[in-house]
Amino acid sequence: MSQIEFYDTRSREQRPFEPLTPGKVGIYSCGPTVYAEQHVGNVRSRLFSDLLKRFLISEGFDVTHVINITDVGHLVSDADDGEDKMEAAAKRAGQTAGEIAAHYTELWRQDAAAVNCLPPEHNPKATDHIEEQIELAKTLEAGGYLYSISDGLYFDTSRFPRYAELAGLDLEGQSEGMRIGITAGKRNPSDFAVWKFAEEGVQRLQEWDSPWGVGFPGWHLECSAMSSRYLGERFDIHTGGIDLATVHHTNEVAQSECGFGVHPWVSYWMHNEFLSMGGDEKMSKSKGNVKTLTDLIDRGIDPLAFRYFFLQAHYRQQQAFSDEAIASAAKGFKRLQKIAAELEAVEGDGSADEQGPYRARFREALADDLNAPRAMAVVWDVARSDSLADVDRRDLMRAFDPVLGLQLGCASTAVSDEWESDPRIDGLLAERNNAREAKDWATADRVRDELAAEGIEIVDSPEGPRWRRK
RNA sequence: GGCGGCGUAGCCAAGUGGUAAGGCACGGGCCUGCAAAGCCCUGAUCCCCGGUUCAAAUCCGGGCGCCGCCUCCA
Repeated sequence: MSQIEFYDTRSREQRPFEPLTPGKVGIYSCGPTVYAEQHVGNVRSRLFSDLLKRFLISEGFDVTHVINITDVGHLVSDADDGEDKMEAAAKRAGQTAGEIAAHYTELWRQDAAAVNCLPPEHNPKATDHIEEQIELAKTLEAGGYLYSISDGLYFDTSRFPRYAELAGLDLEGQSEGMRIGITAGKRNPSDFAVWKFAEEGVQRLQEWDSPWGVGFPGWHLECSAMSSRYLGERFDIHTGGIDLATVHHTNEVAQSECGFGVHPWVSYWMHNEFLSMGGDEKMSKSKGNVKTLTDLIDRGIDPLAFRYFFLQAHYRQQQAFSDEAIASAAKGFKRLQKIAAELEAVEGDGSADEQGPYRARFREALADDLNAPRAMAVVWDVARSDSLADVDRRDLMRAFDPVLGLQLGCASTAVSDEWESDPRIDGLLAERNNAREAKDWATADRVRDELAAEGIEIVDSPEGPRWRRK
């Protein structure tokens, strides 16, 4: 049995996975900033952390998964100088930041549920952990890592020698280049706000008292504070989108390692690559491109088909998203589901010897840095095998599904809901059938064409004709 | 300017030294009154050039193209 290996961004290599505590794994995943609806790219990140969790559970680990909800402090733009995303969204909608956060948090949870993600053990909100964040800032201040300028309390990144380590940054090269617009008073371009002061005379929707006056926490602080609260001052795996590595995660490391006095703070950094929209096809509603999971659902695509789509590519590879790609995934998923559902009807006991090689190949693919596409190839081998007994195929599908999360073999999602009935259409169908029996092909085909024009597909079968909407 | 990644059949994609997984589409076949649905079969020498090697999609060098990050971003 080969060992589990994961690619770690910090060490830039794939390494055997060894948890800090045998049998247990702590995972912290950077969650959504709840100021807007999440798009399919966000869903990919969510699916990635879920696949990781499901695989580790299948390996027998006791997994604690934490996903944070960012509901304050995430600025719109400009290093540490822009508007708070939550404040901006609230203003636009004429609601409180809390209402905005609650609304989009709920949508995010619905998306996750729709693609069958296991709920996290903890789902903390930044605004519920202001105390912990202030405590951490106090510790950092006592350690001499912070300095205060007009608009906030900043972390002096020159005090942390390993600052550039996680993302392999070349700080000098960066500052010589494109980087412009340094906040006045910052000692180093890479310094970041730990606590922001409320502007004089400006009433924010979200602000709190602190030893440094009224204000709000910097974006990065919440992840350091909340991860330690739920997973301890060191933990096993931290996940997020690849874009977060350079700034957000780099700053988290600085705060945590300096504040907690640990190294390495996180054993494995795992980052998922982006979904690409292909060439000049920017993702935007005005162009009619699909953008959110809801858009997909509105087009009649099963949200689980998006999960299937996700599983077709490796998480560290950019994946091209297009109408054609998601449509082909939906078709493949439907076929697979149908095969699995039919296998559920098989009775009897399988053979461990027969199943062994397939289970091993499946597991090894995932143990190799979560190579889902390779695992899916094994699934299809089983689905289309004519050398395996049906009982064994059934058992294998049942064994694979808890890791894949595709709800294979779940009849209700597969075929049982497929056929519809409606008095008018059923009547037309009967009319066509009568014409067929009379060999009046012209009439029969006319009825079929009429229904097709309504988007209705007739499927003839030994039990008689049935229909469904395309 | 710096950092990172990618370029494999029409599309989505595995594969990092021994001679190209899987899915979708197309085409062909079975079925059908004809179709549809379903089932079966079928396709690539891996962006270009040069090098290393008995052997390279896989290693090295040089190009070309594309993408991400460095400012919020999954």
